[in-house]
Amino acid sequence: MPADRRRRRMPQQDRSRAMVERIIAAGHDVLLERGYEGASTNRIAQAAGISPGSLYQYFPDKDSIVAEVVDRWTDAMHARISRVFAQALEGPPTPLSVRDTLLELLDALDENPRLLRVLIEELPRSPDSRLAAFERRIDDLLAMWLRFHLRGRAARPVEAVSWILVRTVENVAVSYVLDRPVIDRAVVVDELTAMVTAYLREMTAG
Amino acid sequence: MPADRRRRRMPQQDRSRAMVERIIAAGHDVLLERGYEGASTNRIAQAAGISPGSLYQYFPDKDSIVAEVVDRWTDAMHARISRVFAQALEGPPTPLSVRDTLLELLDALDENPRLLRVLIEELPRSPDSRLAAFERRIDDLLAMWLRFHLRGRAARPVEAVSWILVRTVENVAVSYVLDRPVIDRAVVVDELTAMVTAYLREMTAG
Amino acid sequence: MPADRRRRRMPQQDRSRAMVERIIAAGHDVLLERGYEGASTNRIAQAAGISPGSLYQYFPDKDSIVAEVVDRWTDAMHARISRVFAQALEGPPTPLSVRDTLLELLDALDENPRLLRVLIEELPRSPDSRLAAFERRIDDLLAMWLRFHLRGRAARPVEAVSWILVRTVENVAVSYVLDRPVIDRAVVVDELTAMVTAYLREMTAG
Amino acid sequence: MPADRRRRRMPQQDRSRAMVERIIAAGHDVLLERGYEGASTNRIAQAAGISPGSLYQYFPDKDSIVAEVVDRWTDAMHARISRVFAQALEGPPTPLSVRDTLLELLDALDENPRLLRVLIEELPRSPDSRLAAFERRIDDLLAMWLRFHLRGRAARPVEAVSWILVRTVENVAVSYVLDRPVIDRAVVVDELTAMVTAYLREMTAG
DNA sequence: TATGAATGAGCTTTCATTCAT
DNA sequence: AATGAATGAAAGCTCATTCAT
Repeated sequence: MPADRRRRRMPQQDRSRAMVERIIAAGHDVLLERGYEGASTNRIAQAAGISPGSLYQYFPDKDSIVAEVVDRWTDAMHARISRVFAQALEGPPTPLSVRDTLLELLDALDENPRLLRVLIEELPRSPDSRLAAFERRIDDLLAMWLRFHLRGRAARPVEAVSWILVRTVENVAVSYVLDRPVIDRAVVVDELTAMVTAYLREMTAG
Repeated sequence: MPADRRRRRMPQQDRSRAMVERIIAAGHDVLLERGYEGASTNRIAQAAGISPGSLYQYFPDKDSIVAEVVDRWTDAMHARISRVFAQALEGPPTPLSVRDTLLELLDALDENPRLLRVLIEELPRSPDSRLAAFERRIDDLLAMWLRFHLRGRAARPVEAVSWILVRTVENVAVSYVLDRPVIDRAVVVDELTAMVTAYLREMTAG
Repeated sequence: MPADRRRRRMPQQDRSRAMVERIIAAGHDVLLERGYEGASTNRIAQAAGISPGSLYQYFPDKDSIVAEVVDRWTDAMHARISRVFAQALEGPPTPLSVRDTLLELLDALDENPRLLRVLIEELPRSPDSRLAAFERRIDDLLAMWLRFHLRGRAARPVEAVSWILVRTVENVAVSYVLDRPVIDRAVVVDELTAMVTAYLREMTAG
Repeated sequence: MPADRRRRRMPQQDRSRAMVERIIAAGHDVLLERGYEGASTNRIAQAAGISPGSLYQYFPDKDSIVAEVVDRWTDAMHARISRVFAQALEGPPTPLSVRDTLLELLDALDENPRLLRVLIEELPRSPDSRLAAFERRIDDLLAMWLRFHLRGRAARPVEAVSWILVRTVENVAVSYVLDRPVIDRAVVVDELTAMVTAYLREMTAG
């Protein structure tokens, strides 16, 4: 009877939630170990310790699992990035604060390059993908930051500026992690900082 | 006799060449219509009006066909871009010339957005892919341009600057074409121009 | 409830076992009717009344099915042969007991000449094939028999003798069944008996 | 014109003959290097330096090429074996002459074990195959030998005896070359000699 | 709810053979 | 006689998804 109670302890929703998490974790692992091509539903189910049929109780199809894995990653990334933005919000935008932000981003991306590679190189993207949604969230974050610091003095459309800056920094950082060019990490950060700073200066000056 | 000559005109290499072209064209079409996932060798063969077996007389495997389609696209892109660079080489780097270059790039990418989407979003990339090779070709082009214009005055590592600028502009332009943000095209070009110009100015000043 | 129990009786292992048997039987049939070349996995699946995909749930590849068919045959053969050896062990080796053994072997091989033909003529053999393993099992059987009857008096290496005798008798018997020479069956048995007997006599005498 | 004459020197039949030989040689090489599975007509044509289409001018299908390769091998084997028989015909059948014959056979088979393996293990045999025809030729040879030496005294059916002896010795010798058992070569020859000799003695005595 | 056996269309690739030139 | 491009059926095998239990 205590066994029964314990089993019933976790209500339906929680059980379901836990199951979803387990599947996502399994998807993450399989994606990491075998890439997108090798990530078959059967393999994910096996990694999750459930039957392939059960998978479809929680996810409508394979891609929705992958999407959820991407979401977890973007959530973690967003948390890190917004923390940096929060810090940056405290002082004025200086080359140093820009540099810190970039460094943090690079560190974040470099934490799991293998997953990053799968996410960026192997996953079929699409405008309504989770990755695109993530970019938009960062757009908002940066727009907020810009509005906060350039309040009134912004001679330029903040949305467009954010949009451009996000895609700029994102691709430079991702490419650096994945393509490993023969350029020193510090140099990349320096140059990117220089470019962004020059642009921001121009914005307030203009 | 002229008929004979004309018929014999395409004896071997030309016939073979024509076949290769037909297959690439078919690959291009199928890629466009059914995406990478749907681009099966049988489908490409059918689109080319040949048998699946014939395909393998001209290409060793499926990916080599796709790679060739990509190569065609990158070659065309490279031709356009290098033409702009050649023009830009004639005068000093001004906001106007930067702007023209960006405009041309955007136009080039915008010419076949559906193919661009397949190439960027669906194709499995990798550091040794044709797309990556293309980026490196543009790196070289830009590095040359920078060396030409900043000769002596460059306070910064030209290779790193090229690498960053290429990835910056590429992603901004591609994202603009594929994600169609609610930002005016002119604004994107303006801002990108501003950023790049500010950075270049900084380079010579620093 | 008995119905339920009966239905549940074959829960997993038994169902699986039955499926394996069905596939092996289908493999056997297809092998018989279409030969090794015509025994495609799709054909075997169809003969088993299942889908090609199901086949691979029970067998890793085509050859493993064929191997299993061979194993069934060799197991049956081994059972018959070892039964004869057991009988022969009871008395001393006489021309009559040798003759009985040979007759039994010939009968066994002659039971399914079509399958024998496929196994011997069409299957790609190799030193590590099931057929080779079977021969080695008979080697052991005969060596045991020889050691039992010639204990002490064997002037010859028992292993080598077994090895030679097995290959001798095997090929003569198989060739007789498959090539159907215009020689009377009794004559073949007589001569083979004579040869083996003479050799055995020589052994103890030598 | 001398050129013309030279070209015409080799009449049609000879040219054709030479072509056939070239194809057979190519078939032999490909069989050796890639096995029966890998011996595609295209590969044989390429090895012969001709087009696949030309192959079919000289051979009706793939198997006829293979059959011809087998024939060449059996012809060479037959030549060697009949030479030994001719020598043996000079004196009476002694253990020594039997032994010599067996040794020669083993040597002959051991000369090209890789080809032997392909011929024996990979080729689909059949009662009307060239290998079977070869065996019959050896049957005749041995029958002749037996008739010569046992003339009058043969208490046994010579055809049956030949048939059995040929299949016995063939399989023992082939198995020894291909399976490489851990038995000394001399021991195998000794035992086989003993068996055959005992049998032959029995024949004349009986 | 969970299972996992079953599905079957579809994949890439090969190859004996043909036939227009 | 010779070519070699072209064929197209067929192979072994995978995998997202379903469904009877």
